[in-house]
Amino acid sequence: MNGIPADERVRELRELIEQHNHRYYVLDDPELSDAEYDRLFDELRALEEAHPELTSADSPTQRVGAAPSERFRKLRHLQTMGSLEKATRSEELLKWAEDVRRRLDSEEPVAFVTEPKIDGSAISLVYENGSFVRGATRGDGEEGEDVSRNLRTIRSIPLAMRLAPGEEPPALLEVRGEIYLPLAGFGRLNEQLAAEGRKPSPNPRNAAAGSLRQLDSRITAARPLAIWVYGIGASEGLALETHWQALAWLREHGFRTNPGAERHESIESVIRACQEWERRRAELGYEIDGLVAKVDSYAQQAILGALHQRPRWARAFKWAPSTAQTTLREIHVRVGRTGALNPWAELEPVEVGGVTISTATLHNEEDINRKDIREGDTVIVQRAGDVIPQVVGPVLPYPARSEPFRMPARCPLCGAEIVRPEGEAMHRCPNRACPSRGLETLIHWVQAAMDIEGVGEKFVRKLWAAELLRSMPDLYRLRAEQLTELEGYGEISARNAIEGIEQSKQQPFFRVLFGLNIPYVGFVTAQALAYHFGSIERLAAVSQEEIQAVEGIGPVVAEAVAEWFADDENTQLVAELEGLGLRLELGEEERPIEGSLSGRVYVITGTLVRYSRAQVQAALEQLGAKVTDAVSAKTTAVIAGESPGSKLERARRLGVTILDEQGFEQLLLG
DNA sequence: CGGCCTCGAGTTCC
DNA sequence: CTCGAGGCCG
Repeated sequence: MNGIPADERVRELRELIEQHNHRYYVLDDPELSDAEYDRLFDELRALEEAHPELTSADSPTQRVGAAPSERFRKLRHLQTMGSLEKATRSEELLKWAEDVRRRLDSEEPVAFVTEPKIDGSAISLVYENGSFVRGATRGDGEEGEDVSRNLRTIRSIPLAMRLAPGEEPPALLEVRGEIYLPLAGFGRLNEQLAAEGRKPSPNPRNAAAGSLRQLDSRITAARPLAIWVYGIGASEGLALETHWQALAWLREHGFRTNPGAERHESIESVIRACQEWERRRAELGYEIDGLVAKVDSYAQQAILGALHQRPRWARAFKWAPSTAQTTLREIHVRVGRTGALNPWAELEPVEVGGVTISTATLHNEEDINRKDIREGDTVIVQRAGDVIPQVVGPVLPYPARSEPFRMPARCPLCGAEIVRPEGEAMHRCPNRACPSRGLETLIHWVQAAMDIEGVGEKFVRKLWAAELLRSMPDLYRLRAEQLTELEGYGEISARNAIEGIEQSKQQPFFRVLFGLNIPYVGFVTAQALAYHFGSIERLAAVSQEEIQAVEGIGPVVAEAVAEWFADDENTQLVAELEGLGLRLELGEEERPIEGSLSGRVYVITGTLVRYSRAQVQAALEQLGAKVTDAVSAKTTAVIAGESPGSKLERARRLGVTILDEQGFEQLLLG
């Protein structure tokens, strides 16, 4: 090939490929396209095949794995891999810091470094003169299993250290790190296992550990394992003074260190970090179960020493687990206001992330069976996005199991035959007169749409059961005496409810429209329709084409609206509401406001100190601005208060302006 | 047609 | 909050 000697070209290719691996797997900033990379890789493999004498253990071609070996050798660590003392409360960290201070017995400052505590599999890598020679699992801390062949397949582990021109590598270096499986890779792995009819893996940590201990390293190579390197064990020819320096050194020499590492001047700052990271953990794309805090200075670490293999200079701060196991008692089905059937799990109550969970949604039949969840299973429950509980899947191995879940063929409330429209994930009860729909529509009306004070879901359910309530007009014909006859209703609460209902007649037109439960017409679309047509009379009279002319409304929504008004039952409902005095015309105050912030779009996240969320929204809308939920490239700015959510992170990534409370106030002043 | 961006809908707990 | 799907733009 172009006259270059094979050995030289092989060296060149290996360097190029490892350069790319580093940029792709360590820096996450690739330069080469996949096709270019593949070309280089194929060329190298061809050359090595043609010249077997050039093959070497640190060639990137060795990363694809090799045929099964008998078993793993035991390997003694050069320096013991200790375990960490745990802490779960901030007081324990304060006590630890006091202990550190007392033992050091000096006035010199103590700095700390915190790093995310990765939920994976701990390993030790040995480099001699800059080359990876072997690596082992943690084992009992003294001796682990030699999984070198498998480690070579992990692209973010450098086979050779990156050295500056003329730099001498340390003669010996033991690097400590955590092998883990990113959540995306975990999901793919389980899909693949399920497709092959094999048992899914219960969590990413087990999957990572299992993948690492495959006797056939080709299997390991096919799993998207990655590494975060967090420290140095034994070394020769290396002079570092602090852990923070060590992390920088590792990063410069091609190792993948976690970008979440932080240096702190005080224990209070460490405690703040522990709280902050608990909120950020959901955004990471891999599992962490806490933070590791270390005394930064090696000199101080040496004075502190260890107790029973546990260094006195480090602590593992662990959060309350955000997943837990419990028994799934029964799968129930609820019918929503649109007729959609929603399966939900009745669980043996269990504490997850500080709250007790007893129910969780199961979405739809497909989802349940993809996860292979069945009644009676022990399941893993997780609070996703910090709030809503999810059933992740069954715990293995299975006991004797019940049958896979089937959606009922008939509606549990009205007995109508259940349908599943083509291409949709949801099953539906097609009966428009199904009691569930009437009930759920009423709940939607009093809660979401009209926001009636003193009247909520419980009220509606009770009156429904007493047969005092079947439709929205019924609500406006209720008398206080009817309520006080019911158990649990005093004069005052009855009067409050009646008054709230009466007052809700003044709610603006678009809220009434929203409350009618027209398919695809939610809060925003109801406003658009109200502004555009001005009255229900006009809206009911216009053609589908005219509805479709409204911005943001396409053929699907327009058809649904036109169809709704073509139904006599619905127009009768509208007429009744009108007769009862509800507002079915656009009021002056409903018109969109033109102001200094017209055309601008804001997103609010976290809590401001001096204003509620509603106040912020109202103030912005007064000036003509729009307030939405999701951050996108079109967002003018994000207003971030304390403990902001994932929206802030997204705003940073998209380069959207971020305003704090002061910035928001300035905005109002113009 | 693909890729955003929005909206609708369902949901949990205290 | 998240998922799914409609609407719109390039």
